[in-house]
Amino acid sequence: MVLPRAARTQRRTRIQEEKEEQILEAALEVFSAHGFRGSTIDQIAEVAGMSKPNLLYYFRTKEAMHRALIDRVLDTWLDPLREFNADGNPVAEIRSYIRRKLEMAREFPRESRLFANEVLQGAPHIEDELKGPLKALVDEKAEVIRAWAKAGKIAKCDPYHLIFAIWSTTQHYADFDVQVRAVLGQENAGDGRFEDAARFLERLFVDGLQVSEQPSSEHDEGG
Amino acid sequence: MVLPRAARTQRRTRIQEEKEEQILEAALEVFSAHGFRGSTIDQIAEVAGMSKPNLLYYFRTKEAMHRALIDRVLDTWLDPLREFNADGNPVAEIRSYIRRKLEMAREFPRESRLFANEVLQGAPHIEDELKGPLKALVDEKAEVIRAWAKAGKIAKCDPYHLIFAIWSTTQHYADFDVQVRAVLGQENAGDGRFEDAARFLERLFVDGLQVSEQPSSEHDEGG
DNA sequence: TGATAATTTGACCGGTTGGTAAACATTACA
DNA sequence: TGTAATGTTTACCAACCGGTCAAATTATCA
Repeated sequence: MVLPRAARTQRRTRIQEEKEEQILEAALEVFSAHGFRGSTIDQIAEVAGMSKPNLLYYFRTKEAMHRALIDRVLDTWLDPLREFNADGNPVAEIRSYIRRKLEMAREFPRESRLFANEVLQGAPHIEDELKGPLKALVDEKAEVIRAWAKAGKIAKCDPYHLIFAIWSTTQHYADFDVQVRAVLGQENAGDGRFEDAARFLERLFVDGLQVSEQPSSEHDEGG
Repeated sequence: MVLPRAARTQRRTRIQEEKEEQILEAALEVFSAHGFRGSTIDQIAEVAGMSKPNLLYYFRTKEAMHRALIDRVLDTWLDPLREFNADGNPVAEIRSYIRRKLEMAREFPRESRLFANEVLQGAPHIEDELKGPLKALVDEKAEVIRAWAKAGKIAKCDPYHLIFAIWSTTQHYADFDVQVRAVLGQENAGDGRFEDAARFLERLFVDGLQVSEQPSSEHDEGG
């Protein structure tokens, strides 16, 4: 008897785990490159090395595949922000957050593009995740940053927009990779641009956030 | 006799201009929301308020529509960078570049998303534009920034990554709008987030770029 | 006004897409 | 080893998609 995947509540077969793994890997490859609507089940099936009905045996619809992929990847994707430590040195924490985010952009560009595609097109499938777990985590970390600023450990700034700025600048190197390469003209080169970016961004954010020691900057704010 | 659009080399009818205008407006709406592959001619036709064959009378293929739209929008999109003035005050120029880019993100989010969708998916239709006019313009302005740094007018920094950082932080508010709204929890609010972003970004970039007057920052670079 | 060119539309076509049905093959396990 | 559950495939379908065609409608201008 054919027992479709949704009915399985007990432990999963070895084959199930392997195949679902294969499928999600292929789905990541395809969805991240073409977006949800631009991807076809056949493409994913080909990348996964199996037939289309076989895919649909494990995930009953295209949407189910996408949903499973999002759920699986979201946690990993938010890890760098979770590591943000309220008890650490503020500048060091921000610096290493930037470094981790940049590292993820280099090592997991597909994951970055998966979310970028989704959000860019109005987040039709992950609205709940954005308003729920994501917002909650950002709220928590924004409070940490605000406390640091209040204690005079870093310059006063809007913590949400600081997080947005770190997200956008780092993910840019994954999401807009072809543009970066086209402009830098180093399409065949290695990962040098990531090191340059790390140097630039760490300096940009840190110099921008450290409490200024020159008194002139105090009354300079209105400009 | 049916004279398809490509054969018209002479002046265009009033109707032609109006309809092509309508179509490109609708195409911008649809392409920016779903990407090229995710958009259908029928969708565009419906938004434009005309029948599908009528659209195809003015643009013979879906690709032709997309191409025309890109060509039309790219110039406008690069205007802020073109205004970047080598003879102006460096910090003021960067500051107003940020302001202009942020203004465009607010007023023309669809144009931003059109390019974002395209680049995100590997820029299959605008590769030439990236490597040609875009790279040329960025090279030119990067040279200006490099000269400013060399003359000691701003801090030394990689001009390309500076431009990337300004692009990414400002366009983030157009491309990732739903995420920004979800995190800020002000989905029904006005444009306040753009003003907050402007304040934050101007401060971030300017404080990060101004030549430091305190000698301590000189030997601090290795950290 | 009338003829000619420009514009618009409904019907249609071949290929693709998400998904199904059922036969067939393989695994797990008593 | 036998058999029931699990896994895989071939053939197929209805809806959709990009694009064509020919007929009908409207604008242009001598």
